[in-house]
Amino acid sequence: MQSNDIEITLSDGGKKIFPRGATVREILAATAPGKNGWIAAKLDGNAVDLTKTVEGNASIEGIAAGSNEALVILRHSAAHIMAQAVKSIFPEARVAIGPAIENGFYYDFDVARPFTEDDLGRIEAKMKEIAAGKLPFERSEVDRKDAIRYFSETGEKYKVELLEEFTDPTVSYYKQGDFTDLCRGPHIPHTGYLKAFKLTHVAGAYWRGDERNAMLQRIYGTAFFDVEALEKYLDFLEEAQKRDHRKLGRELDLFSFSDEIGAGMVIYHPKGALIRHILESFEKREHLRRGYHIVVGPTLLKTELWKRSGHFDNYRENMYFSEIDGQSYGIKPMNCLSHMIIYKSKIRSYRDLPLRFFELGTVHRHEKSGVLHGLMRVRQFTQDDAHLICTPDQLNDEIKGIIDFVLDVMGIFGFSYEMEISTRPEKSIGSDEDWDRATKALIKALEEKGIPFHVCEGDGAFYGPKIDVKLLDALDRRWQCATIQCDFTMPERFDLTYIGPDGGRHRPVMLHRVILGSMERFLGVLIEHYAGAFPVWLAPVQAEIVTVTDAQLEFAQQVARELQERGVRVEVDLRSEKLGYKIRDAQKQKIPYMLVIGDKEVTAGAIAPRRRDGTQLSLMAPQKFADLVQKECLESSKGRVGLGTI
RNA sequence: GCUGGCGUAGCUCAAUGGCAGAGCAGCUGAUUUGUAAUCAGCAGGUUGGGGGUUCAACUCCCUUCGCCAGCUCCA
Repeated sequence: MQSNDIEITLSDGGKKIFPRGATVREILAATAPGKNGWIAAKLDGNAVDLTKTVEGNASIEGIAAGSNEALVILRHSAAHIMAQAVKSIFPEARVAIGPAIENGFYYDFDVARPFTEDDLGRIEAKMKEIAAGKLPFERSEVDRKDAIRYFSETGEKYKVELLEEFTDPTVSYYKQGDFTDLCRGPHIPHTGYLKAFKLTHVAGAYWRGDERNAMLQRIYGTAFFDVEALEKYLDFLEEAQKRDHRKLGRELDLFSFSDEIGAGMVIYHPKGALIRHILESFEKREHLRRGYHIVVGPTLLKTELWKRSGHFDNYRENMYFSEIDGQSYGIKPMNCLSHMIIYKSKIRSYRDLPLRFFELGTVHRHEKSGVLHGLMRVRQFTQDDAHLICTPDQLNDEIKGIIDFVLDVMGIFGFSYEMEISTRPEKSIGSDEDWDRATKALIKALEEKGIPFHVCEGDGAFYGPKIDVKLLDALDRRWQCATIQCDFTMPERFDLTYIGPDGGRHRPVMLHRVILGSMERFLGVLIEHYAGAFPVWLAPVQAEIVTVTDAQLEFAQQVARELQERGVRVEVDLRSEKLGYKIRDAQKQKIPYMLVIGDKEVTAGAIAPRRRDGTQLSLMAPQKFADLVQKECLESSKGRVGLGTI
């Protein structure tokens, strides 16, 4: 029986009858009068164009301009419009793919000459022209074979390559003006919806992300529904640039790099080294109070050992080797080997387990030159690394214990984070059963903790699956810091055993984990997170003493000595500059407190503290100020670090 | 590693084949100042390194080191 009516379920749950073949636009218009802001809709959950005709009973939910889903569609359409502009200016350009991404969109092109900044301006101008033309996005469905023929004739070899891998008999085109693209859609109704956009930069990108393939030219851009949102985003980018840890690292004199020393090697200046020292001693205490043992292993280990662990076969290209007395040695890229050798240094009982070996281990990895990035990607870095060796029964509790540790520490720094599970990669060692057990153990722990996560297939370490914790930095970039890796294979390879209650030898399980990750990367993330204004417990200089005139310098130095005695990290500005000048300087250095001393203070034997946010505290004795700093250190470090405990 | 861009004083940047410069920072002097820049003077360079073209190179070419954006890869 074929009725001419269809029943549409609306987003509010109500049902309404429409003639068969009604368009989504008609349905939405009839149900939500006055709302012209629809740009697409979800038909039974799938995003479709407003021009889609509905042929049967269905549920429909409009996608309104301004929603996140609409933004993705707008940006995807912007990519098409950009491709149209590029094709009109550079007819010989071949188009590859052009999706919406997190903060915008891109499109990849195969062109003889790479795009320049000037080209971006021309393309942008052309896009504005196309937008002004309010060209409709027209969808049509074609036979896949016909599509292959069409794109072959037009020379679009990348589209042909994509089409040849598709299995659907039909595919869809989207056409606006004279530009036709292979696309699933949906799109904005017409190009006029593109009102606020900007092409941001151009860079090379491999076809299909594979470095063996041709290098294409990728143009990145972003788009919003209104100019205000675009400007807000551009301001955000500018603000984020001010927080760049490389810039702040230089301005605050924390660290530097030197071409004379080599790429990817950090030099810590006194203030940067002090922050790192504070972090490291904080970590040592946190580990000791959780039952970890601090251990120290060597930097060079015989290549023979790296062969046994599988690093030589699976990680060699990232390692440095050297020869000593005819013996080949490898510089450690990870700390696990010596920890296992320590485990094996004597017979272990089940009563000894779990054993938790912690090391601030400095490792070297030969990262490709192009990936180096400030403190975030370096070639020598120090991990807050630990290896937990336990019985299979203890595994779940140990993983949960590590997760608690991670959450505790992230809470102190105030980071938000995301968790991921990474599974077996192609290049890996161990049996499928062990991988399965290990992966399940990690998932179970996260589930029991009620922590959401998503799975990254094939992203695990070569010896085991892992939970990765990604911190979000000022640019909304995700940085992998903490990681927890479950490993059944290394204990096997190194024949780690313990004596069970039955008197027999048993195989323990090993967990590799870091909390901050690398001290280098974590410091970089911290700098951007705090925009260089470290909380008092981390600030390398907690207070700068500034005098009104040189006449108070003697008293200033006396105060400095007294505060130093009490563990306050204090400096005196000895320059005979005006007070405002010295305040400005301390402010730019983001020092938490400026202690102003004039004749009034000398007479009172006191100081006038001013916070870096500009608030003025009342006159107080140096001792009282030390108490205040102590209190603030403890508060901001959740009771872990006070004065004098570094 | 790949594609593109870049490398000038401690920092930020000028100088398009013809005398290497400015501001800030530094130093010296004057000033002795009350909450984000006092004034003056001085000094600061093998223009990342090496090679080449040229009468002449910061400038053009080659090479190497390093940096930046992205791709690929990772803490």
